[in-house]
Amino acid sequence: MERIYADVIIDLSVKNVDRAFQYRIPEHLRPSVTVGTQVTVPFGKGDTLRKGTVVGLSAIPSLEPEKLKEISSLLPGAVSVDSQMLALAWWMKDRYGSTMSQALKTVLPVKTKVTVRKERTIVAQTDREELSGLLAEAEKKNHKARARLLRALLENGRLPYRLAAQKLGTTMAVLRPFLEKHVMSLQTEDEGLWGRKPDGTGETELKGQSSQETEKLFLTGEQKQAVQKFLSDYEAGICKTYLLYGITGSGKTEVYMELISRVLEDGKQAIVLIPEISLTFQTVMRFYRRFGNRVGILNSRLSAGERYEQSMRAANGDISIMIGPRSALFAPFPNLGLIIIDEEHETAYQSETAPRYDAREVAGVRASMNHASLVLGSATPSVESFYRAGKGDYELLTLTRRAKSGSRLAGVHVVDLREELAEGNRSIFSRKLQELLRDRLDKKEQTMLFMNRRGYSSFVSCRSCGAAIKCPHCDVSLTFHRNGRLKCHYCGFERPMPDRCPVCGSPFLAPFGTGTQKLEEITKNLFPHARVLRMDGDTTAKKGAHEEILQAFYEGEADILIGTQMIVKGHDFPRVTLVGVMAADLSLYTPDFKSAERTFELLTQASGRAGRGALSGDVVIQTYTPDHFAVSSAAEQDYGQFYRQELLYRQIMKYPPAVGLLSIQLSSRNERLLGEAADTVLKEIRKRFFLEGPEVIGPAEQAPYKVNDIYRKILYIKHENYDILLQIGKSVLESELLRQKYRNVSAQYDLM
DNA sequence: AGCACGCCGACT
DNA sequence: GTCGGCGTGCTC
Repeated sequence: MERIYADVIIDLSVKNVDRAFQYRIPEHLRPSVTVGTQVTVPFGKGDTLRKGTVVGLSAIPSLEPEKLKEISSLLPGAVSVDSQMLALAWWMKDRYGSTMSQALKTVLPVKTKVTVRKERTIVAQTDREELSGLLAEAEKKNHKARARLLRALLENGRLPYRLAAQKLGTTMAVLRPFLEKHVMSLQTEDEGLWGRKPDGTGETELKGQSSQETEKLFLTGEQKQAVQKFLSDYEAGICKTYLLYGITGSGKTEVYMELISRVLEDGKQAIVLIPEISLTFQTVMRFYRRFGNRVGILNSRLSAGERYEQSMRAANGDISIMIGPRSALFAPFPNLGLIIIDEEHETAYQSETAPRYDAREVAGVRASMNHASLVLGSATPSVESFYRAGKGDYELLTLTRRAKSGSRLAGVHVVDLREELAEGNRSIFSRKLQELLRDRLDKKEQTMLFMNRRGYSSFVSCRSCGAAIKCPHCDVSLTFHRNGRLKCHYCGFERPMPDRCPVCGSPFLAPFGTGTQKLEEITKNLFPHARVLRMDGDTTAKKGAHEEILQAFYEGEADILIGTQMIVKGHDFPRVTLVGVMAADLSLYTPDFKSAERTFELLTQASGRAGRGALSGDVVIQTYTPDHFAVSSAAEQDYGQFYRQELLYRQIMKYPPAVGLLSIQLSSRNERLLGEAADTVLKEIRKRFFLEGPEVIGPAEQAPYKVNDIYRKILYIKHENYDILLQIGKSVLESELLRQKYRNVSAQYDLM
């Protein structure tokens, strides 16, 4: 029997249409419609044409054939997802409680309207003098193509990509490796080898003297061992998950590349996930140097069209390695052999939008579907991953020594701020930090100061009644900024500083606490001759500002860089020899069970920033709780010690990974309805899952309770059995009450 | 998401 | 009497 009916998921993210609709396949489309095909179909009363995805084919109609409409066309330029990707989407829908349409959107390469491509332009990064120097050199060495390109650049300052190819009498395919080789002096504007404008830092990094030699040809003993372990499994046809635990500088990337090259030999492909913030030019360049144009890059700067193009290159075999953030996981490789997740502990691997998936988990599923291996790498593995390695779910590979001989770990100084105060120092700079900072200024070396908070002061409060000035839309205090305005860091609301307390009318309002802006001011006062740069969410709001600041700092245009999280992640500054963590405790007492883990990661990472180059470094950690194990084990750079204590804590407190934790978040504009719904959900769970005996906590107001005028409540459910928790989560989303009476209350769940 | 059907209030 | 408010229900 001919399968002339298709089950189609309509491209609408609404609960009520989150199911397949059956359509007849017109004769002329029958050869081309398969499972995974994207089509347009008439839908609803007005037969509006909508996009949809075919998720099944059958020979028999599910209802009277007259009622079935016909597929109207194939989506122009659409790709067919193979059935594995489709299965992955079903799995995601099920696991994360999203609609199928949402799941398909994350899995499918989205074809957007054909955008007019921006002209690719090669721009000379160096000045004319250097450029003519390079030209002379090229001519002397008789590098004809290079000389012509340089001459053209010298004439125009910039050169359209296509024109460059023309001038050189070559094609893009030929030009690409050329540019890679000489990219040290060239930059492409808007769109380059890796997408758009490369990261400023990376660019200069490549100008550095030693960049070419740092490429290691030989592996250290440890690296070899790790590779060997993988290979012996691989050759035996065993595919599993590996946790590559390697300290900073131990050369995880070399290991990744070895594994990739083995998989590539078999005609398979590899995906490398990197957190967006550390997706820098130099990382990408290392892969380019090793694998040439078999590498494809995805990043947030790519337009939808460019992203689509990258996906197509993966699908049709132009590339065999895809590097990118979370979303690169869905590169449509036909024969995937390996997935690597670098910095696996990063929270960036959790999606914030539905389906709120965890890339590590989805990677595991995709890998097993493809009989591929998965490698998770980190210097500070997440507690869950290390726990799994301990249980034997993952194979642990360890790198304990730095690959580059000569580079040393930084000296770590923990300063007890209580003692500082007791001894009369009321400054936010401890004496140790001041002393070392002065020393670095004298030596013309650089310093990074890390402050876990934006703004000038954290909030403004009334000295008479003590009330803090809050955001009218969110349940948080407004943050005082140097321009005299108050800003909400949740919704962006802004207002001028009021003259009087809105609660009691007192004119005595005072900023309280310290943020990055205030730190900048204090630093400038304390070290008037130092050149200070600041980088946080405020200074980098506009596009490209991020790179500019890092670039400026890299080039030595400042002595001190002040910033939030973003300065300690993924960037190497060889001339930074001092890192100051102003208040290590700020991340320690956030009310969630991962605060110690985050603090440890942050401190370890910050410590890793000092002394990356030839110079030795120091780290000063200022804290009110020097004895907290997250602080002390970070200071001692002892992951094992941290892990043991943290796991003990989680076991005692019954937190993941010791037990499963389900959180159900309910939100609504209507506070009363939200309260009722939350109580009802609680009762329902108690009743329906009485026998399983889950531990239910809440409902409680989520902090902050109100964001963008939407109130939020949360319930926590603990149980040893993961599947039961998943059942509970799903039963809540599917419950009649939430669909009917509480239809204005939305719900989502998260299972750890 | 859209669109229709439907049952109440103030208008050409 | 009718026009239109948006609550409710359905879409192969």
